[in-house]
Amino acid sequence: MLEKAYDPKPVEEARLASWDAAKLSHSEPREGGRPFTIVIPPPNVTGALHIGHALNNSLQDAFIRHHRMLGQEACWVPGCDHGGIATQNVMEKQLKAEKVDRHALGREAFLERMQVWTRDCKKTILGQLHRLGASLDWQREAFTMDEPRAKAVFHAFKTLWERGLIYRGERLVNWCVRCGTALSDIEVEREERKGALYHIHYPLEDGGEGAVVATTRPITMFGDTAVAINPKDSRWRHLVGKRVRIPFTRVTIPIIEDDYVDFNFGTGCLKVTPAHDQNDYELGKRHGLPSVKAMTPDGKLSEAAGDYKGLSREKAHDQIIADLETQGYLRKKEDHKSAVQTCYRCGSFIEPLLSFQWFVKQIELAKAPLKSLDAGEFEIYPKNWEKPYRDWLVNIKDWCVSRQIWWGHRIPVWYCVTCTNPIAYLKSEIQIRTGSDAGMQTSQWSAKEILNGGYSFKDLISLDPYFEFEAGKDVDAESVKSFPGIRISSVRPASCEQCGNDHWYQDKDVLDTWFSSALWPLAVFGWPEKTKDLAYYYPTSTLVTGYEILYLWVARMQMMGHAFLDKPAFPDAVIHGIVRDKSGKKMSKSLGNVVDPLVMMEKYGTDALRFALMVNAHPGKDIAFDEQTVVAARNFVNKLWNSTRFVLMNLPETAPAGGYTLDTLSSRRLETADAWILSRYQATLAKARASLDAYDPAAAAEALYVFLWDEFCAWYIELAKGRLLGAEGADKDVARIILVQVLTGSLKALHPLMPFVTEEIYAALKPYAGEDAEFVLKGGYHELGHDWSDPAVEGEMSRVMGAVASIRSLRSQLNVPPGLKIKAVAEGPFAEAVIGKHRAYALALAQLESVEPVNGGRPAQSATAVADGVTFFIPLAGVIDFAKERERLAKDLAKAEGDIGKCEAKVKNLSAAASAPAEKVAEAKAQLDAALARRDRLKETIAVLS
RNA sequence: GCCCAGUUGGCGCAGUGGUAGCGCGCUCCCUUGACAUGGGAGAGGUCAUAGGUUCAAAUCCUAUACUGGGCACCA
Repeated sequence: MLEKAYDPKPVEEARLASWDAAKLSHSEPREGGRPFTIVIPPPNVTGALHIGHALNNSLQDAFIRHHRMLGQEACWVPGCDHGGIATQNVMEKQLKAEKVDRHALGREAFLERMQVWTRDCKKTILGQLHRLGASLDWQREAFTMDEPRAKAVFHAFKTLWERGLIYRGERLVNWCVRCGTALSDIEVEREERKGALYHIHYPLEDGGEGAVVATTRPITMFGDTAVAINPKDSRWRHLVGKRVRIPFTRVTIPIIEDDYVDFNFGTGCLKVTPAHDQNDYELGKRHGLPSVKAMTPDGKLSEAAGDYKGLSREKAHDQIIADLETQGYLRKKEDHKSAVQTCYRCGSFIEPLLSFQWFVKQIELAKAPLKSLDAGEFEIYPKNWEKPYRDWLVNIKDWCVSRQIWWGHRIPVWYCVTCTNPIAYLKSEIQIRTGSDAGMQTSQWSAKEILNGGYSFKDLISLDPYFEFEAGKDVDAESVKSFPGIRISSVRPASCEQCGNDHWYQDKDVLDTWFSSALWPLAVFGWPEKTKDLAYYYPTSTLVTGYEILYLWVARMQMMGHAFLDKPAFPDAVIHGIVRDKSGKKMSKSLGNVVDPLVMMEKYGTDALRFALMVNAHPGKDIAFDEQTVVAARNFVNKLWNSTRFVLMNLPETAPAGGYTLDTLSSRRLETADAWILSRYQATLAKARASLDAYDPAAAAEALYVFLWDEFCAWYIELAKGRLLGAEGADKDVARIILVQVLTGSLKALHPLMPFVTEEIYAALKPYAGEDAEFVLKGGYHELGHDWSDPAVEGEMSRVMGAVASIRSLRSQLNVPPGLKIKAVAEGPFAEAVIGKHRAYALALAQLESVEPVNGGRPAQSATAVADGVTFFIPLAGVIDFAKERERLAKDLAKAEGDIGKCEAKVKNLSAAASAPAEKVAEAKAQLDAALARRDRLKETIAVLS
């Protein structure tokens, strides 16, 4: 016999063990039919899983199990992502705590530590997924930086390079000063900040009144190479052609004209800093302005800033403002709000920084995904994400894929140091501003001079990582033909064909972590090898992820999928929301509102957590997570458990041969409740199935919850009790068959959402259900094989239920003790239906001693319950307070009047409309008649009482 | 600035043209032999606002307000 309360822990352990032993979640290519395939969004190896992962993976598991139940070969590939910057940051924090300097440790040792960390972290994450019940194909575990995936990354890089889609060039990129690396445009977050707009005077070179520029960032002034005005702006026309001096320096810069300048903003004078602002960069290019870096990659002011050199951004800002003020350069300061950019990994302010980076050309790659979207070969659920997705692809910019960190796939580019003439790679002239306020000067050094000055190419590389290979033009497959000495190779190339030496130097940068993630759906199946798995499982079926990585990941997978296999990586993407705290705030460690899924699983069981998430996982919507929901789900699990206990208690110790099956039922005599629950059951299964097909687990969860709790437990079980307590016989067996089959079938439908308890219960029920599947997943959903849908019986039953509810309500309001059986009499058009055919139901559920038809008028001193088509009188001589009873009935009457009003309006509307369907009119009239009848009953009753 | 979602009882959410629902919370009653992680009965909402379409609007359309998000930004 089952325990009184469900205890999840031992059940979960045992079930996991048996699933593992049976390799239940393993998939192999098989003949016939397309498989259902999902690749997991690989969690970063940055630590443990959070509640968002629990949601993401519960969803995927639900879909995977659903398709297994449907008999499809289903494959869900597990794995982790090395997580680039995010993971390196975790390690850097650890090192900081140990007071170890990363650079002192060195790249090799650092990477070794990362490997150890990764191994442990993967174990933790996969262990947690396992505990969640995720039916991942454990034999297919992949990692974005393991051997096969490295091959895929190299192959992808090489192929794109050969197609001319990869290049290296000097561009203004988003630079995270803290992480010390470039970021792609979509790795940058924006937030509105209150700040100030400073009006700064740039005097003419002769000291006269010059231009007043408006800027939010005075610290970039040392990188200014012009001041621009709008050609139509008469206020500043007189300055055109003249030169102004940057405050604190002797550097003079020209006044130029450009339509881009908005004369309504600030002073109408724009300081132009090509090295630190995207628009200025464009403007600088148009006017052939030089780019001067006012800041170094570590976020300090550069040589160009004279005495401010070496100050941090914040300190320099304060200092410069103070100095501008005391020296009279600051003309005005006004409040101004502007958007600042922050790093999505560490939150530091992003600097636009001019540097050499690797890029993937995107316009070509975006064409195929756009086409497949338009053709409906790729759909996003919910659909409203398709527009942003399309817009992003249409307006796509080249993807900066180089990162100046250590953790990642090293860029597979090698430079022959000796053979290649470094001069060819260097800009013919390198401009460096040196000196101080006293004597700022610009030096032009030719590359030849640098090398002649004793620096070797190799030295230059090691001197300054941002100084290397300053080629005069972009490097790509085409241009490199004139730069012999560059090789695309995953390993150190053999000696150079040209010079015979093997002085190779590998590019120091690593690839954006999303580069390897983009290849995930291909790489997990062995691409670029033409494997059997790839042929069978690719393209995958569905991708399930959050909207925050729609561009970062989903779009890129589609681009890569098309680029290499000419197909979308998946035809469906399910975009879910994020899990917030119960008041709707984003969870964050600093707010202290994070929910640990393991704690929830520990407290309430895994099924409860999963169900709580699923029942709220409305497509695309964020979830406000409240622990109370998990409690409710736990209670539901317990309800299932106990309903099973009840059913088992009422079954013989050993199941009859073949079990209690529905086969013979259609020819047997069914009670109303039997036919009703079968009809409801069929509808519920259909709803659950359709909902999961449509990626709407919340609808499936809701349907099953309501059916099992409110209809099956609260009504059907109660109504079946009479027969179950009675003598053995056909009637009893009918009840048993229905109890067993409906419960078993509902549990199967529920299995994708709560795998553990359903598996456990299934094991106990299956001999009675006449089944022998080893696991729920092996047996598939309950196929009814007969149409049990019966709207008439559902109507009949709802009338009985309404009648019962009216008596219960009356009892409660008259404070009749719940256990006290009372007598009732009834009248009305449906009295016979309720107290004749369904007398037993009324007696059992309304705790009546007897219910008889009215003989010779209403009983005196009785309370009245008016339901649709039947009125009950409950004689309560001496007990009733007539005043109270009248009050109670008056309330019912008011409600009835209200209903009549609404019904009358509806009937009137419908009758007036030529277009109204006849059945609707009839339905409305019936509703009105019922309401009218109820009102009349109530009025009569009140009259009698008065 | 543009675009997209959302605005329904105390809280969290369903509900896409025909008399407003669920979970939690709240009130009252009940330890009746599946389950107090339970049962029964209640209170509580003119569905953000203003127009419009329709016989009929929470539901469709248009504006407005607020909230959240995406994109793009004038320094």
